[in-house]
Amino acid sequence: MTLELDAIDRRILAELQIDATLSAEQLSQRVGLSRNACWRRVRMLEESGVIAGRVALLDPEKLGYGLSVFMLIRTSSHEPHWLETFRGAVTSLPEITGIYRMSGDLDYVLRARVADMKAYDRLYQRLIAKVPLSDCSASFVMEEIRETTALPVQQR
Amino acid sequence: MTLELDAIDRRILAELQIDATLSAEQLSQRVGLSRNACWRRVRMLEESGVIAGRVALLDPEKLGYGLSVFMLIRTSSHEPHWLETFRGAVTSLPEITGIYRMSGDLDYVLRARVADMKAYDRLYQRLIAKVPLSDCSASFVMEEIRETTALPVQQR
DNA sequence: TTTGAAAACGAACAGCT
DNA sequence: AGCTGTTCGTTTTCAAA
Repeated sequence: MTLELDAIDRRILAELQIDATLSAEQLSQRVGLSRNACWRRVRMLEESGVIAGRVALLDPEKLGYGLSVFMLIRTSSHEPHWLETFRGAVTSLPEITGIYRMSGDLDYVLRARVADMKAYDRLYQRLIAKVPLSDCSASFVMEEIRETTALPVQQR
Repeated sequence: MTLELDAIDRRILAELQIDATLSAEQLSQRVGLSRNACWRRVRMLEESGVIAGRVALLDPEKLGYGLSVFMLIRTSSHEPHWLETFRGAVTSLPEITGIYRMSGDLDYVLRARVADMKAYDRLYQRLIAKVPLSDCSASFVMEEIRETTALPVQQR
């Protein structure tokens, strides 16, 4: 299942990753194609699943989620029961926007968004009430230098 | 500048965070409002910047970015020159989709997307060629249990 | 001032050349 | 692939509450 995407497809993807509201007309001008040809390519990219969806991105500051946290978790217990409980606990908390099972000596990485330190502490308390964590270290994001959903589709 | 968003605004945001292609008609049915009233709210949310934009999300697997990596960086040198070089280096690499300056003993966290281990190594080599890293540990994502751009706007 | 209906406009989609 | 027509969504206007 190797997809063959040419330079124009990649150009289209690059544009839509930045602004998905572009009309077929606008898009066609940017990539140098007729409106219809362009529209058909977009449709193909959607149907093949390369474009997984279109979402609205919200401003975290304006909604009271100005503090971003990474939680690095090491677990002593690797029994199935603990794992299940852990999964149930983390997935039940919507402030946790990223949940990753890792290789190496780290077991899980969590990414959470909260209002402030106090809100973080509440989240942490709710989490450890649901599942015991033997080793969890939190790091707070001081500055988001980059945060993008865009993949490098146009790579030179 | 405190924004007052009522339950319907939040319902709208919740829907658009999942699917930004919903028409005003569809949206209005889901949130229980007339088409126009709904449309006016969306417009207000856009103008106030609560809705920061609409983007297409692509399938990383289908584009050859199946491996996700977190790089945890500690730096010995905190001189302005090193910092500047570091920023230039990381921001020049588009595979690095997240760049965060942290509090605590971690200095930076990077999130990158690559094809495989070999591609990771190439990225790493390119990075350290641009800026010396005294302490950088990489952790690879084995499983993305959750990865969402959606903020919990509807909280209970 | 806010809400709903409806007209006008523009974009999306399908069929045909 | 391009052209064209029909359908559908968006945006504006207007009238009523």
